Amino acid sequence: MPWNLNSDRPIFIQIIEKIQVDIISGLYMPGDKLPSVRELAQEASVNPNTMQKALSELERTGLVYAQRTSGRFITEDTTMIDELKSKLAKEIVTEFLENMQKLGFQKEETISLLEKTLATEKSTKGEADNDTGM
Amino acid sequence: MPWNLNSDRPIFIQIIEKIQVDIISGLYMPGDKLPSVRELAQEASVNPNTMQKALSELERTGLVYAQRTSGRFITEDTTMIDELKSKLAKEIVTEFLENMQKLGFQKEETISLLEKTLATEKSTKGEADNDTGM
DNA sequence: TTTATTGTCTTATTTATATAGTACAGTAAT
DNA sequence: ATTACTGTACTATATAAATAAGACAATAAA
Repeated sequence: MPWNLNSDRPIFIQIIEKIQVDIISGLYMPGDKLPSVRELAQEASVNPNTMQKALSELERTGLVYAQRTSGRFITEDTTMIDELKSKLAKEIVTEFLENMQKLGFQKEETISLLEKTLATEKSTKGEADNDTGM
Repeated sequence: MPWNLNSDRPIFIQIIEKIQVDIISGLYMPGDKLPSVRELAQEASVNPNTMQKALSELERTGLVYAQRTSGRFITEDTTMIDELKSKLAKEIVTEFLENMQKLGFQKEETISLLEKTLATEKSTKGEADNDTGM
C-alpha cells in the first residue's frame, strides 16, 4: 500500500496523519508492534530522520509508545483512539462546510451536491489522482 | 477582512486560493480592478514578492490579466469563473468523502454526521479557530 | 559472548519559501 | 515636464524541511 505523500505540505505531517488514520481505521490494532523506524522510512520512501520526527510527535501525543530497544507499539488506550476519531471527523466535516460556504454554496446546495456525488460514485474505494497540474 | 494565512502550506498558494474564492463568491466582479501588488501585500501582511508570485500564477491560468502600468484586472470570461467554481466544488466534495472514508465512515454515517453538524450550527458564518495546538 | 536490531542523537548539505531592499520602464495624473 | 504609481525584475539573506551519513547505548537473538 503506497503512502501517497506529496510536496504540498511537510512530509512529516502527512506521515503523522497517515499513521493516525491507520490506527483509527483498525489497520493497526491497540498493542500492535510497529515496524522499525528504518523499515517504515524505506516503505514510505523517506529519510529515516523524517520518519523519526513523525513518530516522535505521535509519541508526544500518546498515540504510540516506544520501548527503548524492542520497538514501538500502538497505545492500548482505546478511548484515546475513539476520541481522536471523533475529533478528526469533526474537523473534516467542519472544514468541508467552511470550504463550500466560502465558494457560495448554501447548506441545501452542499447536501444535494454531496448526494449527487455519492450516487454517481461507482465503487466505495479508489478515487483520487486528480492531477490538474497546478 | 483578514487573510487568515497560516504556515501549514506555502503562503503564495493560500493567496492564490483566497483570490480565487473572492472571484468565485463575487467579491471581485469580472472586469474589476485589483489593488496594486504593494497594496495587496500590505493588506495580507506579506512581502510584495510573495504577492507577486501568487498573482503571476493567477495570471498564468487566465483568471486575472495585467495591463503593464495601469493595474491588474479580473477576467471578463464568466464561463471560466463558473467552470472554476464547479471544479473547486467537486474537488472539495471528493476530498471530503475520501477523508471520511479513510477514517472508516460509511456513506450513511457521513451524511448523518454532516446533517447533525448543520443542525447544530448557530449561524451560517464564522466558525473556525480550532486551535488544538498540534 | 557475539551479533544484529532497536530507538535516538548529531553534523552537514540541499532545497523551497519568504523576506528585504533596490531598481527600471511605461503610463496616468498633475 | 514632472511626479507618482504600475507591473516586473534582480540579488541577497533567513528559515524550515528533507536528505545524507554516521554514531551511540541498550537489548534481543544467535
